[in-house]
Amino acid sequence: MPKASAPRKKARPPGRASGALAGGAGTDDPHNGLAAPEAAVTLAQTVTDRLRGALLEGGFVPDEKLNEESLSATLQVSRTPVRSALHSLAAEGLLDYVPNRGYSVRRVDLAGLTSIFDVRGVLEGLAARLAAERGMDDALQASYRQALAEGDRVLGKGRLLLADRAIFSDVNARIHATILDAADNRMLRDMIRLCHNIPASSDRNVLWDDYVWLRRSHDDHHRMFDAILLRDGPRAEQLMREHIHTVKLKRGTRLRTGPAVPGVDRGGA
Amino acid sequence: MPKASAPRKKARPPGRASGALAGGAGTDDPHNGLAAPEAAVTLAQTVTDRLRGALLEGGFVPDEKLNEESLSATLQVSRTPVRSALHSLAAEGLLDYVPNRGYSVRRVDLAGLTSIFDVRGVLEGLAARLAAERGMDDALQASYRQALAEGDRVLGKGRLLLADRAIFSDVNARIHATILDAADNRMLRDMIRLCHNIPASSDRNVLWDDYVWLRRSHDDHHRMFDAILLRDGPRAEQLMREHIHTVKLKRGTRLRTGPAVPGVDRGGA
DNA sequence: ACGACTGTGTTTGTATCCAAACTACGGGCC
DNA sequence: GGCCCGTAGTTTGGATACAAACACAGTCGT
Repeated sequence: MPKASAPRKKARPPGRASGALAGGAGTDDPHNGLAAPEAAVTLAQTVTDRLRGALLEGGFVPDEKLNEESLSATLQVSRTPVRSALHSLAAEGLLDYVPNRGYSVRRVDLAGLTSIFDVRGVLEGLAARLAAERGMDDALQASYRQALAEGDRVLGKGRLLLADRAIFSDVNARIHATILDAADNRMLRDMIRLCHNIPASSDRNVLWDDYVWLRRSHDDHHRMFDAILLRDGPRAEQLMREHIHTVKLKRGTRLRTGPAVPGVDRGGA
Repeated sequence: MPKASAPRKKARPPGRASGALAGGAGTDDPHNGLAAPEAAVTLAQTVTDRLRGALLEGGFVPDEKLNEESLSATLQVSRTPVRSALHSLAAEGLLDYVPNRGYSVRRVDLAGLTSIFDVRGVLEGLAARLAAERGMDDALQASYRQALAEGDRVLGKGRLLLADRAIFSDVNARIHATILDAADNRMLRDMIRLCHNIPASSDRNVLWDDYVWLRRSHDDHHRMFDAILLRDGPRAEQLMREHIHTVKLKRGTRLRTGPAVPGVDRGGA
């Protein structure tokens, strides 16, 4: 039943889509809450965000092939924005693409995950070094200090309460984002963002079960702050590398214990 | 004049397109010549490659806005593959995109270029370290050795002949590609590829004018080989970092002396 | 029985059409 | 004279139509 034509900004039909995509995007704002709340202006962007969310939540099986038509039916849009979204997600590395055969969910095995952490290590290490070399202005310092204090407060209770997970997760993300801001390097920012978009990987799924390790991790944050203020680039870099390295190791040991409470945690290392 | 419909694989009309896009893609094969010669199976890929080539050759002015319709007219295709190509190139970082305003050529100033070299430094450093940790199999060792020998031969003449530039360029590219292969890390490979796709940046435009520096650079290649064979990861990483660092510095000093003979040289650091 | 071929159905790629957003420009108003 | 607003033209975003590539099954041949 071909409808005559279609308006561009149709109000989203109330009938929620089925299956994996139901859980909406929510805020995907990278870090500071300053950005305008206007989400995506384009349907293609909206679809991209929703699909990415679904992929990151594990709503698709690895190696599953994504059918453009069924996706467009599910999302109530035409194939055009779906196609654009698939294209974007393939560029981000979440999907694989074979020319006349379409897109499929990229499988990430343990080796691949380790590879990603290796890359993340050097990239975030560079961010820390650049931050130290460039220095942080007052606003960034204040942001960092506040995050540190909040982390101290939450961890000071002797154990991490379940209700505090979201807070600590945010603290974590804010610290790393602040360092990245201080580094002031666009390509670095883009690449780290790519690393964070790998499903089972990083900056989501904090490892909550090891309180001692969390303390150590937050202590790393303190030391990095010191190093940056003292303009000690190499030390900042080394601290960050080691910081990420331990995440890599711990993640290797517990391959698949199940991500705790998906959709709540955010900001992992 | 709306033509009734259009076939998918139209033979490219002999009338060559105008302006910047005329100079065709040629081989854009990243490294080893082993990949099948079949170029792009899809029109969108073809357009992407041609546009990328044009951008890398400097066929467009920075900040220039790209009009989809005129591009499709120039390339004799519809807007659809052009849009796909622009999308891809924006994802690669060569273009900027603003939602309802289209694509424009990303400007890369000196600061941006320096940023890219910083990223390249840590990424290729990681590649060298991983190569050392994993070791190289016989085939990779042979490839590396051959490239080293060829570089020695070309540089042994006491100066770099103009006719040897292409050879040395290829030697350079092969060495870096071999290390990257040995590192065996997909995300790392993708990211380094992104770095290499920045116009004025890297792996093209070797700095030919300083013979002494070229010798030193090739000597770095030798030492990296040693370090990798000896499984000395940190040394390999440090050598590569310094290796790239000097490129960054030299490129900073000669902001814009004009790239020597565009289209000939390839493989820069 | 096994393999190559062919015909059919499905899925992707490209072209085209229409609607919305942006841009530019000119007239009215303060 | 300058600013605001409405209107026409241009450009982008999305939907649809159609053609080619793929996938599969059934048939025929050796």
